[in-house]
Amino acid sequence: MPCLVLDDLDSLSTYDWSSAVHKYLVDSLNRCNKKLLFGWIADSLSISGNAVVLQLWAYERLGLHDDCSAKEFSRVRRFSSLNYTTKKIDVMFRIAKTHVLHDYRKRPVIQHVWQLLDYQPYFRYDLVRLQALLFADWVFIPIVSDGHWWCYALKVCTFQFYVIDSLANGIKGRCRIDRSIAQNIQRFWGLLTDKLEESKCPLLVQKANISVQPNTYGCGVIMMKAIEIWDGEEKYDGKSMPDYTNEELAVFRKKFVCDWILDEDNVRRSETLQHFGLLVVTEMVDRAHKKIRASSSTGGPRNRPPPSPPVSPPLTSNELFSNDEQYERFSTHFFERPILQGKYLDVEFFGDGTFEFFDILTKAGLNDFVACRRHYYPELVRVFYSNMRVSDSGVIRTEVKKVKITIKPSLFHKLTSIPSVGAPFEGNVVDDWKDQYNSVSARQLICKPGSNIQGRILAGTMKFQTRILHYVLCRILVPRSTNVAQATEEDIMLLWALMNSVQINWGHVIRNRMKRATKDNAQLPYPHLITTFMEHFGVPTETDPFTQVKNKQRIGLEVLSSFGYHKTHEGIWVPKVNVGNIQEQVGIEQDVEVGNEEHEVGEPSHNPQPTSSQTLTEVINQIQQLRTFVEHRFDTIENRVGVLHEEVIQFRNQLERQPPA
DNA sequence: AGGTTAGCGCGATGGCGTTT
DNA sequence: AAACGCCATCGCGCTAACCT
Repeated sequence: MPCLVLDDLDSLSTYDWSSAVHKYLVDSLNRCNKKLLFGWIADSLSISGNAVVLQLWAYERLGLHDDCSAKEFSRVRRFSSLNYTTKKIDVMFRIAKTHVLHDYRKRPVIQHVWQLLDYQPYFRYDLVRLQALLFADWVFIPIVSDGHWWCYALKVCTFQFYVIDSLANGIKGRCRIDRSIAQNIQRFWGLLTDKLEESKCPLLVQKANISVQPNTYGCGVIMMKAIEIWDGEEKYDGKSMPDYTNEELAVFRKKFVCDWILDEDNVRRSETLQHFGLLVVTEMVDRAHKKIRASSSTGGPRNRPPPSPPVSPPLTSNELFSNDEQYERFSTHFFERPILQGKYLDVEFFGDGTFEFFDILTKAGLNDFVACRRHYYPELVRVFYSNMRVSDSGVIRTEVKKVKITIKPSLFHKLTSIPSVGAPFEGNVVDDWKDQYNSVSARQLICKPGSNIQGRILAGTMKFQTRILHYVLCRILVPRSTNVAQATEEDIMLLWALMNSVQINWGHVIRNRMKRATKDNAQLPYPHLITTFMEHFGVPTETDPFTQVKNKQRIGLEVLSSFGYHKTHEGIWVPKVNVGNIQEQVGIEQDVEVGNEEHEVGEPSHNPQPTSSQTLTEVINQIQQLRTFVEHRFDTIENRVGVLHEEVIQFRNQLERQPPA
């Protein structure tokens, strides 16, 4: 696969994959054919490309079956999730007239064009703001390549661009890097000043007039020193930097290391000082230290030069909070508080009408909420919760960046589309349900027949559809960070209510969950909802770091697969048959019940380990026995599937013969 | 009763050596 | 150089024992 295709990830879905797969496979077959014709093949040959497509094509086009409805070719059955028909494959092969892999070097390069927002994550909002760059005298850009450090300097007022390299011409190919950096800086500045069109003329890279480093390893220190003192003026014997000796550079190096260790933002400062016996830790020191950290950032490497003179006062306390009390509460209780990243339901996958649980969610009016996928602003989520109060009547009051936020239940409903009528459930049986609800019948409703419903209900004992519903419940609707594979009493009640169409005030449930999260050390749920709220109230977020929605947040096929289920080619979800168990069942005639949901996967198998006394012959004999056995079992399974299939067809025919009631 | 944690299994991923 | 296969590693989910 030519990598250029991957340059534009957003457009991957529009790429002509069918042609690509087809072309690749045909090329591979042609290569093999050539080898066969010329007699280059000694004993075996291998093809590359999509073997499944080849098999499907061969199966259908080479007449390996007699009739379209009886697709029982054993290998094809293994790929039961594929939806295939003769017609589709024909079309796929016919429309692939042109291919796109022919000469990818001739295709135009599609690259993501960076916008101002894309640069945002590289600037720590509490250290430097994008707009602040415009008012700087100099902007320094350090760079390392092939183990060599140098930097670039931009004089903001005159827009002059310099390269400061202690190795005269630098590493091999530096000119190319110079051009590339200049081009990028020019575009970035164009975006920053909103004059992208005017920034088209190339930015000239001037070489700073500095001496060559006196050794082979001083580049980093000289670069750091340049960032500290360099201003372009050639005031040191006609050069813009002094000539440093090895001894001077060694002193600088020590000074830098000391500054970094002693920096107030160094999270390991106390640890390091203690290690060298230089610190007596007191609670006050710790606390003062924590507060300073709180005002600054949430970890990660710092990308500014070491401070000397002393650091400027922290910025965030003034911007995020309107008074000391808010700041105090935040720094004591919410600083670095973990955020509970929710999941979202893949509606395309589940919304095909074959999932009962999805219909239940739809009926409850929750499918918009469970499908919601949004970014969030970690620091602002913490501030939101830090200042949040929820009144008895369900009004959320908080303040972020001095913007007051009041969310009444009606507005909550309007912004989130979460149903807000029904019982105000808070973890206990609601009075209205008392006559209908009892724990035993609710547990029976949730669990597979015959399973133990006493005590804890584990995920594995739940019915398939209920289990997905529970997964959605404790990861999206009422998310928690641990124990997600066990149903609590609260879960059982909510599942019961959902499955019996009992109306629940989900707005109330979610507000209650948010309220509970304000207690110490609890993870903060629903971060994406906070984004919606802040948007509505116009909280400025342009300069705040935010998260991207990740693939692993999606609830889709992988989740069902992790449950140990797979889809038959009839479209039914069944537990996977555990091949590892077969070994344990030697000598026991036990039927494999494919398609029976109540069939439980057995205990993990214990593979027989050959002892040192066993001879090689014994081991080989055992392997042969095992092979014969596995082959036999596979045959049995194939036969049984065949019989079952016959029965299903007979049953279907019978049903069709009977007139509808 | 419910939260926490260790251990296990499974599947995805990527590195690396071999083959073509 | 591309393709392939093996294998170590990692993350996630499930279970059961332990803890509060």
